[in-house]
Amino acid sequence: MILPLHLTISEQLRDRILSGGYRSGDRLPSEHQLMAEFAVSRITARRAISNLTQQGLVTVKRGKGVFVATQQKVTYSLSNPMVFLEADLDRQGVKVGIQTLVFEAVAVPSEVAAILKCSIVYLQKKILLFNGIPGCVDVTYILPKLGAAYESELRQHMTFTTLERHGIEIDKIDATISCTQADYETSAQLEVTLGHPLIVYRHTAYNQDNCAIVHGESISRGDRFCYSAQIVR
Amino acid sequence: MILPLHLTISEQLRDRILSGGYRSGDRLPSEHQLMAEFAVSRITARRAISNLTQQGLVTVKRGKGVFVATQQKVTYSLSNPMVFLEADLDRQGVKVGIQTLVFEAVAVPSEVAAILKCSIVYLQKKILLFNGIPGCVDVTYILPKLGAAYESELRQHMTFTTLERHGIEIDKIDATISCTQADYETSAQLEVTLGHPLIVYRHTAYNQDNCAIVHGESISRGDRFCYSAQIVR
DNA sequence: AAATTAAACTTGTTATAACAAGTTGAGCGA
DNA sequence: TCGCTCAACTTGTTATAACAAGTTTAATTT
Repeated sequence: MILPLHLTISEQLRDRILSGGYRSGDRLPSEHQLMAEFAVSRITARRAISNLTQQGLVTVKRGKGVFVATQQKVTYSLSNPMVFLEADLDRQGVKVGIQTLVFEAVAVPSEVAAILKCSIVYLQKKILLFNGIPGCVDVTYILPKLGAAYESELRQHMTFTTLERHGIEIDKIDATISCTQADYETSAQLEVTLGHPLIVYRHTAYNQDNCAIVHGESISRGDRFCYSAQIVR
Repeated sequence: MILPLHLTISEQLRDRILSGGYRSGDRLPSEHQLMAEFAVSRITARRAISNLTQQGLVTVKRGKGVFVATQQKVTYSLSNPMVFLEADLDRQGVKVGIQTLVFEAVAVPSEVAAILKCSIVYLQKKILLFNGIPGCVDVTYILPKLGAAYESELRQHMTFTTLERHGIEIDKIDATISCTQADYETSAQLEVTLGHPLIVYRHTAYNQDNCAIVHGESISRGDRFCYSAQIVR
């Protein structure tokens, strides 16, 4: 089985990373050094680096070099109050900041109409900062009564933290978790490369009357976050 | 804000795809046609295509062309019997096939030792085929007593289907869901490109005595599968 | 000594070129 | 008609080349 040059090189570099030859945060050889070491053209050396980037093993910084990526994920726990809270992340040593991009009443989009039985809803788009670094883009639709009542608080805190604080109890959440790849807009917001893996948490929250009150989608950096759940019979 | 050529081209093609100009399964212009249409070199045209590939919008087939990817994901439901079963997928029109690569007793690996209180465990590696197409790589560690007793059945059916059929009830599952990118080996097994997004379901199952009996990791194609759960207070 | 400048790095973009290899269909021959 | 071959497509790999644009360091100037 013969492999293309770029793959044999990237596999070799991969071995060095996984075996500990290059450690987390270390700089890899520069393109020129790789060209010399493996006697290949720059295009091939760059392709090898690109292969590693795509596997999430390294990150590239223009003008500086190629560095071994550090893994270690922050966990969103779904079981606690059914959604993650600031306090939950604080325990993992993470301070959450919220940067609200949009908060406005809008006509309910067609995808959401079947879920939230309303013609007008509040739409909030926000970026979550974790220790100051953007890690999640969140789009939430919320019933107009709630959105209007708690706007100032919703702008600065997590949706469910705010609702719980005002005695609005969530009884059930329908959730799906999937993954996707960053498009240009999202890649700019999360400061990642195009195609960066993202983990998507799409949820609908219901109150005690089984009435949907919140529907949203949280898109987080896949290299930094994961979801945990405890499922009991 | 000026963008590199390859990005302006890929964004333009992206618009055509999302707006329905090119529909699911359609062939995009060939590299030569893109070179002519946008008056760029082949390397730039290829980079534009690569941008779309990384966003999961198109798939490339050598010798044939570039085609708009079809989305539509199969859902693993976590709430039913806490793990997905063949019957569950059958309802979605998917026939599951199992191709066992490894089934053997091994010394318990260090990562698993803290979970399964055993020195020897059965290790099963399998590829799950969905309507004949590989979609998931699964690595499962199972208590030796269970592995030995049900080997022939475990080789051909889902782990939990087999256990349930023999009256072994799962009381609790600790699960985490994360995403990652295909390395070379996985990309070959799942027939995807290097770096393809993957969704990882890592779980530990406990019986009525709160004793861990199964620990495993399912790595599925992120473009084809998602997980759903219903979380109730 | 401090500030500025320039040189020497780094990665990013883009062009031209050639050959390899998978796919398809037209045309030829049996 | 059937089957084969070959030409004309397609994408994949690799080299050479040039310039752009961040980053760092050393030299120069103030």
